[in-house]
Amino acid sequence: MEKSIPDIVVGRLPRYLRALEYMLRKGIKTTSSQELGDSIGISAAQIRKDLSQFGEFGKQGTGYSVRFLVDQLQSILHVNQPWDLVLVGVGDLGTALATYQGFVNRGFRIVLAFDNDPAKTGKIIGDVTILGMDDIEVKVAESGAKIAMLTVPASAAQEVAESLIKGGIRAILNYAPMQLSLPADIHVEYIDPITKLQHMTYYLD
Amino acid sequence: MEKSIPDIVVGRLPRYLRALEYMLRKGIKTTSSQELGDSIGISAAQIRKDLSQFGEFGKQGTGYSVRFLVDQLQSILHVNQPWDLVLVGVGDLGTALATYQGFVNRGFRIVLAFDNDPAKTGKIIGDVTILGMDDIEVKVAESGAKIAMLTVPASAAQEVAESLIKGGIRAILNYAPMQLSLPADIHVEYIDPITKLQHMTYYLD
DNA sequence: TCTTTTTTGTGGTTTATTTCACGGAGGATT
DNA sequence: AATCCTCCGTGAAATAAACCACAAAAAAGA
Repeated sequence: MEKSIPDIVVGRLPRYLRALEYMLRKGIKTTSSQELGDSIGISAAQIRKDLSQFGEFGKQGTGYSVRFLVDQLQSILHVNQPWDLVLVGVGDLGTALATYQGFVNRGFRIVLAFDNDPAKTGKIIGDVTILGMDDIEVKVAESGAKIAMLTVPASAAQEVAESLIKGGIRAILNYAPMQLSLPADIHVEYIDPITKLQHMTYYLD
Repeated sequence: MEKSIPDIVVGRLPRYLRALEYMLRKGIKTTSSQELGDSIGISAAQIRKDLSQFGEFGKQGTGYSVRFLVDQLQSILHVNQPWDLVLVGVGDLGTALATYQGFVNRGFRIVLAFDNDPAKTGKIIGDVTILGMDDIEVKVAESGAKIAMLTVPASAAQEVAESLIKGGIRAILNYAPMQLSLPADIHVEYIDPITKLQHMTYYLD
């Protein structure tokens, strides 16, 4: 029986990957846990311990091959394949996300966009046509997408999330400022700038 | 000597506050650690322990007065006063943030917006006129703002952040997909959807 | 009034996470 | 080829976080 990896460790891997991809673009061939740690503010021991959960990727005396470690982390995180995204809610924020090039550059492609405003349906945003919310479950199921981004008002988020799950969505990136109550096997991450700002104001006078 | 509160505890307070403000709008007068915890997926014991770091806010047998606890948490987080924000980078995302009503409703007001694109300067976005990046330090210092939101390309983020700090900014909400290297007394929070998506794809096939 | 129920705040315990520190492998230097 | 230096992987130790369980307070009910 393999031991499961702590979620907090998994959460650091994308940060390692981001820093390593930056090094790759810079042409840096090799790095050490010390150097990588310095660049992202994490201790070298922590990085070595985290990576050792998945295998032995480094070489004593030399460090890590940047390209090799990028490949390994992409594989571990399952981002060595493209992922389809569903976007629900095409307000200002949804529009910004739909046109953001950062997703497609990193292997995430929006394949469906929904909004319940009839004035918006039919319009094209980014690469997709905005659809109405009718039969959203069926449309999502047909697309085969497993990940959704939710940029609807808080009042609608729970209901929409439940529809998405019926359509086969298994992970939700929730921009609505509210906690979703969903089955344990659905993975939810939250992005709420107010929460982050309030965290910081604690430390300000 | 007073013991300092763990940052992880501080980070949960805005979540408690958000749930409690929701209860307040619903007209709920009283709640318990159990009920609050159920609504946001945190154990009752954890909530009681966290709150006890700051005082005794509840009553045995009854629970917590929602209004009182909201007031207390707002005071602890210093959000019982309005905060001025500086926005740097008025692309799609910056525009979405500038027009988002959620900030002002929660006591955060954008008072300055900057962009280095001459085509944008002079235009009005939300309640403010977009300024060029010249003399950004001076303009920020004159505004007195202590918090900035950074929605510039990753390649510009470090340099801009340093300018902001020279202008008196002490907390930065960074939307650029890169780690900032700044003095320890500057508080930085990160919002990067790619990182969150990659965290979730680990758990997907 | 007396008993039962609810629910807090907290000391103590358990579990999780981070850090330490060292053996040893590999490369560089002389 | 001998020595020095770097830096990984990891068991052990230290620290941090979460959870448990209970006395006591308050309200509700009998």
